[in-house]
Amino acid sequence: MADTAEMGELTPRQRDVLDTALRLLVEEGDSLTMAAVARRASCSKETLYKWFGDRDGLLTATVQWQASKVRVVPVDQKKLDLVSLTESLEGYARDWLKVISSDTSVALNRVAIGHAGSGKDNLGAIVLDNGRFALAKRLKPVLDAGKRSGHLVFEDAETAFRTFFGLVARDVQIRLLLGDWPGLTEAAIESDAIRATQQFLALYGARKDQQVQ
Amino acid sequence: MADTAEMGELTPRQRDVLDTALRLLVEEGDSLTMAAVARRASCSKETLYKWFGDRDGLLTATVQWQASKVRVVPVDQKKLDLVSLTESLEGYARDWLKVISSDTSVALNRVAIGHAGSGKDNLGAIVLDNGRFALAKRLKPVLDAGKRSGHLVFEDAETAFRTFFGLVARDVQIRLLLGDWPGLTEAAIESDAIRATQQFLALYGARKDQQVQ
DNA sequence: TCAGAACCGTAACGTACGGTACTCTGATTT
DNA sequence: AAATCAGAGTACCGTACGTTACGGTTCTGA
Repeated sequence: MADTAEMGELTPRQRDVLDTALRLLVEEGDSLTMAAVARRASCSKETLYKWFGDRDGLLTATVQWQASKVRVVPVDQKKLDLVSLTESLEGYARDWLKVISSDTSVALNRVAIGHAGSGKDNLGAIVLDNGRFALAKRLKPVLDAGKRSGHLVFEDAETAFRTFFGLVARDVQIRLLLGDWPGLTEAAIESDAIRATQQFLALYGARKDQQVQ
Repeated sequence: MADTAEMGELTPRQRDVLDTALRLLVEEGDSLTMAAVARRASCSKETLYKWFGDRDGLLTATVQWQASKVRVVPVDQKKLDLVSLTESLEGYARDWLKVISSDTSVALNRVAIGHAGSGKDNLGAIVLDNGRFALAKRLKPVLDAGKRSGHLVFEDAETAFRTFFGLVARDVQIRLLLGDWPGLTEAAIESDAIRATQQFLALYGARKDQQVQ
């Protein structure tokens, strides 16, 4: 459809346009118009259509563009003691809370959810892949390492991950999506990350007598 | 605005119309048109506008109508031993999973989330009040009773509730909203409810030596 | 029986927006 | 210098849909 739909190659100018589209998406949600994007990005509508095919194409490109920015380097550690495992889990919890409480994430999830009903595009899949599933992918190695080193005890890493996910996110995301709350403070995120990690370790951590060293 | 906006009095005919609007909302999401509702409900558009003011009024009335149907009687129990507490928690978990995985809930949440961006109406607040907050209201007495009887240990009932919420829902709702999954099977709901309850008791249950009896 | 209200069906209006075509300008290439 | 091209700006088209208006029909109550 669009030039840039299949190949992820974007010119700097196109990236600029997508950035303003993203900003507009955060401000106005799914009700943004092609004209508004063109005006704000100082480009013509025709260019938008040439580059992105149609409205859905622009939306998809915008979501993918944001997704490509979020990608984080997974830091896998050499020595895994209980302290570093705890810190690692807290780090992931912190990051995740920061992501889901950001304006951008809320706006993108709203748009993707709105589109999920009428299966025209797959924004939902894109958001999911770069959110919840990306997190699982990054976290699983840590969980596995924790299991190998004897600090964690579980059968299925997927189940363990989903428990961690639930303990971290709780009702935060759905409340934000539904318009509750102004947002999470730094302090709240910090204490939530610690609490979630402690609870996770209470559920999946090796008991004292099983623990390595 | 609309006759029925402030007073919750609905004629049977109006209830019928809202039921078909609800069905249509599940099928088509937010893209339903007034004409489609009128056609399907065998009523005139003029009647829709007279009854509900405008499109938002109809949507709001529909969401409230569904909400009024969901209201469940809170079963507070006389004697609270660990078994009945466990059963009660499992029951709430089961109910909640059943609700959030239902077509109706998914559709309503999608619409409400879509509207949450442009603060025109307060669908989000309505959905939240009759979903997450209603659950909390029903569950808190159980938690408090558990605390009084010494089977549960926690400082803040709200925090305990949110943990329970997270353990039950995990990533289910967001995945469903984003179009992942066909849905939860009965069996999955059952085992999830049991798992969540066990995990919650592991975190907040009194340890053996503190336990009453 | 009859007046009036309620309501159905449908036509019509206004608008907003997706999408297209065309012109003009400035830069790059040949 | 001429030719080509990308893209800004703008005008325009078609359509979908919210909203309104109106004529005809059924219901209700005196």
